[in-house]
Formats: sequence, C-alpha cells, structure tokens
Amino acid sequence: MEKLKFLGEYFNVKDTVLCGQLFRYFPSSIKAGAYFICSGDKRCLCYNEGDFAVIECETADIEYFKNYFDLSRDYGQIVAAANLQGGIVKTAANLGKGIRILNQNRTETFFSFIVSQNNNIPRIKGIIERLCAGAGSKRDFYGEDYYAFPTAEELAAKPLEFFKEIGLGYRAEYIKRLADEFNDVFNESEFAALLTKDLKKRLLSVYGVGPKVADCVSLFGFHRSDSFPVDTWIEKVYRENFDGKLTDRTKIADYFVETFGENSGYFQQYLFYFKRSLEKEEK
DNA sequence: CTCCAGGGCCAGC
DNA sequence: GCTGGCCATGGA
Repeated sequence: MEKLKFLGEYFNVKDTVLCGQLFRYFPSSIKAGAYFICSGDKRCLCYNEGDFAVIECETADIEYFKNYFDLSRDYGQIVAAANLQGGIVKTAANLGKGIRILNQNRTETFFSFIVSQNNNIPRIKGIIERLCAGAGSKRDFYGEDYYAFPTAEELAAKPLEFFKEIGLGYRAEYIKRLADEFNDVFNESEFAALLTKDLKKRLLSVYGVGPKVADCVSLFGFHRSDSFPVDTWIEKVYRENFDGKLTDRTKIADYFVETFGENSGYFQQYLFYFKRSLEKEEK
C-alpha cells in the first residue's frame, strides 16, 4: 500500500466524491470520512487528514491516481477566476473549491452517463453496482473484494435481459447496443485527438447519447473543460440565477461556454454541487 | 395519487 | 430545425 499526501486546500475528498461526477464510491466502514473509489478496474482509498488529502493505492497505480485526481492542475487559479465572476459562481466556487474534476476511465464514463439520463444519482449508483457485480471481474484490494467496471466485451456477452434485470429500464437498449458496437463507435485515442466540438459530434452519433451525456463524457472522460453539461439542476440555476430566457438546453450550454470559456466545466460542477446541496438541505 | 431524477428518440410539422 | 409525446424505475 502506498500513501500519497497532497495539500488539501483545493482537494476535498468528500466534495470531490459527492459532487455527482462519479458513481462508484463507497464510504469506509472503518475510517470515518474516508471513501473507497473505483475507476475502471482500479481502486483506492482516500480521505482528508489535517491540512492534507491522502490517497492510498497499490504501488503500480500511483501514476494512474495522480492523473485521476488531476493533481498537476492549479485549482487556486480556477477558483480565483470564479471569484472574479462574482454572484452565484463565486458563492458556489467557495463552497466547492475542494472539488477536483477527475480524469475518469473513459469507457466507464461513457456507459455510466448513458445510465444517468432521466435518472437520479442514488439509483444510478445502484444500477452501476449491479452492472459491475453481474458483468465485471472480481478483484482484490488489500483483502477486500470488489468488482471492476466491465469491459465492453464483457458487457457485449450479456443478453438484453441482463440489462433490464439490473433496473436500466428503457436505457437497457442503449447500453446493449453501445456494448455490441463499442469498437466501431468509440476509439479512445482517436477521440482524444479531436477538438471538443468534433468530439461532441462523434459522441452524439451514438444511439442513446444526446447533448447532455455527450458533454458529461467530454468533460469527465476527456477533461474538456470547455464543456458545460446542462441537466435539470443546471437549468434551474440558469433560470433562477442568470435571468435566462433561453429554454433550449443546447443553447444554454453554448451560452455558458461562451461566457466561461476554458473554465466552463469547473464552474459547472461548482454550480451543480451548490444547487443540489441547497435543495437537499431544505428537505 | 402525482411528480421527479445529471434526457433522448421519434414522428410530425 | 423545432416541438410534444413517450419512454422504465423507484423514492418522495
């Protein structure tokens, strides 16, 4: 087990885990405030301790998780830019300044955000857990079992019935078809070389992928920070805090990217997390 | 009972 | 190119 320590001012584990960008996280039953995180077939344990954020993982995965947590980026600069914006962007950024936009496994991100459409986070989490347990391979993390996110081949081997049984509903067809056609519609290294605009176009051509899912894959899988996913929460932010008259979500997304540029993805996540935590507190 | 969730597809304009 | 109806599921 390796322990990596980083300054925690711009690395809050809880906020990074709970802000809605990933679905395979598990609170540790032993260490309060600590989370196991799975990404692809890898796993780590992370928590804040004093002024630091700590990541525990296998030696072979150190570089993977350094990149996963986006550790080479200066989030102080991003938060400073958010402060200049003022208003709700400033407020949200100061609440969520410890959020890191993760560099997630791209295959997992692609499948996961198709699952996410017209769905809520607790249920998405459950579906993805059943997807991994039913189709992924069993792994070991320091004596504790977990399941890797299934490969496209493992998913393609499953019948449509399997996807319905784990609760996917009408999204079962989307997942099944993506699994079957995966190598024809998703070329990771080719996609990584595309401009964001062209990347989105390619993602949009996949059955079951619309503008919002394409933006999420582009942001969370390819770290395209000039992406601004617009879901029901962000639409609410736009209506209530930006006095917006647009109704088309694609146009709302374009508006924010024009306004925030390369900071769009970070600001979006601050706003999403802020709006959603507010709503939950009121209940 | 209805409404909602990190929406997208399809038919009909 | 835009709009409305429809799509499973489960929690509030």
